[in-house]
Amino acid sequence: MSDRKHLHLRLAVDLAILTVREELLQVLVIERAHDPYQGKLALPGGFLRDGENLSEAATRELREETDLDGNSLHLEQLKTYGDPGRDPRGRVVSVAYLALAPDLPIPRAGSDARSAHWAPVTSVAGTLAFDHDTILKDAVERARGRLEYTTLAAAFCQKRFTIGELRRVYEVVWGIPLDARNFNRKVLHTEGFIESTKEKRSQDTGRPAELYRRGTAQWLRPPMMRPPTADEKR
Amino acid sequence: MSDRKHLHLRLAVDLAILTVREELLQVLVIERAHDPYQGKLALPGGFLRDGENLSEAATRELREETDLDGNSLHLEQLKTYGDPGRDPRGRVVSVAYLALAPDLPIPRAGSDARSAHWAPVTSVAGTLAFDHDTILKDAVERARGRLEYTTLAAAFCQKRFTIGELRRVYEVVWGIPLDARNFNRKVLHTEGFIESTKEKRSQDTGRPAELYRRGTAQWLRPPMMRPPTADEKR
DNA sequence: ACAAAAGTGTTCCTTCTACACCCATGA
DNA sequence: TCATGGGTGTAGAAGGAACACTTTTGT
Repeated sequence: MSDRKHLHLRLAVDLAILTVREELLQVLVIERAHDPYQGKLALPGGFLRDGENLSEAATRELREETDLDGNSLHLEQLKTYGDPGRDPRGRVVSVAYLALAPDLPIPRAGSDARSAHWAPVTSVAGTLAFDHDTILKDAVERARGRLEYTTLAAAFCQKRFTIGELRRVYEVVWGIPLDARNFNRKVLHTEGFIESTKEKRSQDTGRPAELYRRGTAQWLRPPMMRPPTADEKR
Repeated sequence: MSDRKHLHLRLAVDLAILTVREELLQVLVIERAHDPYQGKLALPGGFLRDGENLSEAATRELREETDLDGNSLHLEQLKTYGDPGRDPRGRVVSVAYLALAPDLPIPRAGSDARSAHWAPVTSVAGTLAFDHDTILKDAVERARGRLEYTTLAAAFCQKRFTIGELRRVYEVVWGIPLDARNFNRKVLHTEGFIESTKEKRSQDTGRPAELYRRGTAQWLRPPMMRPPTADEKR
């Protein structure tokens, strides 16, 4: 029944897994064990299997590359990349997914023995295999936008987190400092963004901070304002 | 070189072409000439061809179904749909594109003799072939969001348009009335949204309105505020 | 003259911005 | 006691929401 006159191809699912780690926006990369691009860094991914839908494939790849189940992080479809020639092995179209993860215990190497590790986005940008530089650029852009309009910044945090940690997420992802007082007010006055637990957490130094958990709100209305990117008037 | 152990499939590109027409949000649908779903309405689309990238395929389909070149409207990738079983002919993954078009001269029938026509979104929702109801729902949601944060409302208008026409785009896509005075102020004070031509346009009745063209700005900052969708507090 | 759509101003309120000090803890 | 990060209030500015009347044309 399959119509032979149309192009047949393979479908890959690639993951841009972002986290905030050591005050930097980092991405999970693997070192490619085989050609093409042997030894180069790339985003984790793999081919779609029979009977699997796209988000199942993304979740499976995620599990294979990290110790995480898809429940403990945010996973959304990013964009699909299908230029002919993007994969030297033949016609491969890739559906990219964006994951926002808390600062994980170091991911184990993937089951296929490729070594997976975190790398700062700025240090791998421009060096990835295939068209993964483009995917990563789009992923970072999407993540930046998500912080403006949604409550997804909390997806970068552990189950319990302080407002300072949440603010650091914004500062690291946007690459700009924010006013702590204004940020606190905004976050606390946005119904459903974060919920107070009664706990506090002490650190090496400084006053212990109150711990919060994610609220139920999905959207930030009005959005979290991001200062103009230096191409703004007035 | 093609690795046979991985799933091979066909890739479709489907188009959700939206316009504002007769005070309604309408979508271009075709009546399917062949099985599966013969006689049912569906979004226009087709299979990816050899050597073609995704946006080329989308532009080609657009040209085949309407008289438009891709230049005179906005075309963006929407989302990719790949559930197994979404197409009874076999494994087909579809990359959906969203187009925002001005009120076009009635589109010609597609070259493959399927009749293409505009239909109000509300009247076809829930009746389309394949998973096109889902695609259309996502397309409308994306379009609604685009109006909030970008200047793309003008993509629904002709080259020259009045502020009233632009406001009607918002009202029709969002399904709510807007205050004309506040809308005028917002639009005129947002640098680069619209540019004044010195022309005016008379209609059957009423005072002639000044004509504008699209400006160069891509983003609306701050965004155009959309009243809460009735699941808001306070 | 009248019907129809365009255009215009002000007040109030909310939210953003900028800014400086005290608090609670560990070393 | 000091170093460190947490937490708080206020005044000014900008933008959003609500609201009614005058202007310009065709008939």
